[in-house]
Amino acid sequence: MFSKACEYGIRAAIYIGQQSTDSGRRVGLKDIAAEIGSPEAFTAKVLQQLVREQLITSVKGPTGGFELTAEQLRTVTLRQIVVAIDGGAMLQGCALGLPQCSARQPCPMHYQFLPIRDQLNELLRTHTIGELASKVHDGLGFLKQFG
Amino acid sequence: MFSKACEYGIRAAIYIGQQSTDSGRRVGLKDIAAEIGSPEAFTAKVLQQLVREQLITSVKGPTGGFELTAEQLRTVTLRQIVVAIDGGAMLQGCALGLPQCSARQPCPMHYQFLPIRDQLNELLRTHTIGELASKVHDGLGFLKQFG
DNA sequence: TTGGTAAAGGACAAAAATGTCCGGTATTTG
DNA sequence: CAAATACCGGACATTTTTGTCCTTTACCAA
Ligand code: FES
Ligand code: FES
Repeated sequence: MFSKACEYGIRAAIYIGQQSTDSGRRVGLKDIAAEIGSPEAFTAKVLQQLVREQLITSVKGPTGGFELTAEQLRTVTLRQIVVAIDGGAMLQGCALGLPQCSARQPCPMHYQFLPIRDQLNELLRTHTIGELASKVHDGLGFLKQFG
Repeated sequence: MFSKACEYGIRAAIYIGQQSTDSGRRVGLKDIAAEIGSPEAFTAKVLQQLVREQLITSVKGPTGGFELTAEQLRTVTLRQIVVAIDGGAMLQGCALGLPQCSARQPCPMHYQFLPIRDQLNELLRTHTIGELASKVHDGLGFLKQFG
C-alpha cells in the first residue's frame, strides 16, 4: 500500500503526537525508533522530510527532539504525510498503471476502482494526527506489536 | 497500488483474453507489449509466472503464443493474478506496516481501513479476466492510452 | 526430417527503495 | 566560553524492483 518510508513516517508522527499531547515533552530519534519498531537512521531521513514540510517540528540540542504543536496536532492529516513522502500517485493514479487515470480513456477497472480510491482519499483526508494519537493514548491503537 | 510487474501482468492477461474471445487466435509477446505499452522482455518474465500458475496458457513454436482457454476466461480473477505476482501483502497487510494486521493489537487506522481493504479484495475477487476483456472489446475500457 | 519460429530460462544491467555512517550545525547547560 | 546533546545533511552500502540480452527448448510446417 504505502512505502516503508511512508509507514515509518506515519507511525512516527503519531507517536510524536501522542507524547506531545500526553506530556508535552519532546521525543528523540532513538526513542521514536524504539517505540515504533523502525530503523533509526532511516527514520531520521523520513522525519527530516516531514520537518521541511512543516508537518512536524524539531528542536536541536539538549532537551531537543521532535514535537507537534497544538496546531499541527489539530490540522495535520494523514493525507498530508502520505503526499509528502509517497507523492500523489497512489491517490490519483490508475489501478492498472495507465499514464493517466481519466474517464476519457479509462482502463477496464476504472469505474469500479474509483469509489474505493475515493474512500481511501477521504479516509486519509479526515483523520488528523492528533486524533490518531489520542487513540493510541487510550490503548485503542498500537504503533508496534509485542510478543 | 500494484507493482509494475503486476500492472503489466493484468493488462497483458486482459489483452490476451480479449484476443482469445474475439478471434480465438494466440498473440505473441511483441504484439502484447505493443498493445499494452510495456517493455517486451520484462513482460515476458511476468507472463512466465502466470503460465506457471496456470492463469494463462502458452504454446511454443510457429502459430504459438499466449492464449486463455474458455475455462480460464470464465474463472481466472484479477485477484489470482495479483496474488501470483505481488503476493498477499497488500490484500491482507496492515496499512501502517505493522507485522500483523489483527484486532488483537490493531494500528490506529485498523477499523477505518478494514472496510476499504475488504472492498478492494471483493473487487478483485469478483472480476474475471473474461469480463474485463469483453469490456475492452466493446470499447468501454482501454489497456493503453493514445495521443 | 529439417528449418524456422516463439516461448522458457539464465545471466546480467540499471534504477529505485531501503538502510547506514559520519562530520557539521544549532542549542542548552554548567 | 566550553562541553555535551540531538537534529541536519551528504555520502555511501545493500536490497529489491525493473529492465535487457542471449542461449536453449519445444513446436509447427513444409
Ligand atoms: S483509468 Fe485506470 S483507474 Fe482510472
Ligand atoms: S492493524 Fe493496521 S490495518 Fe489492521
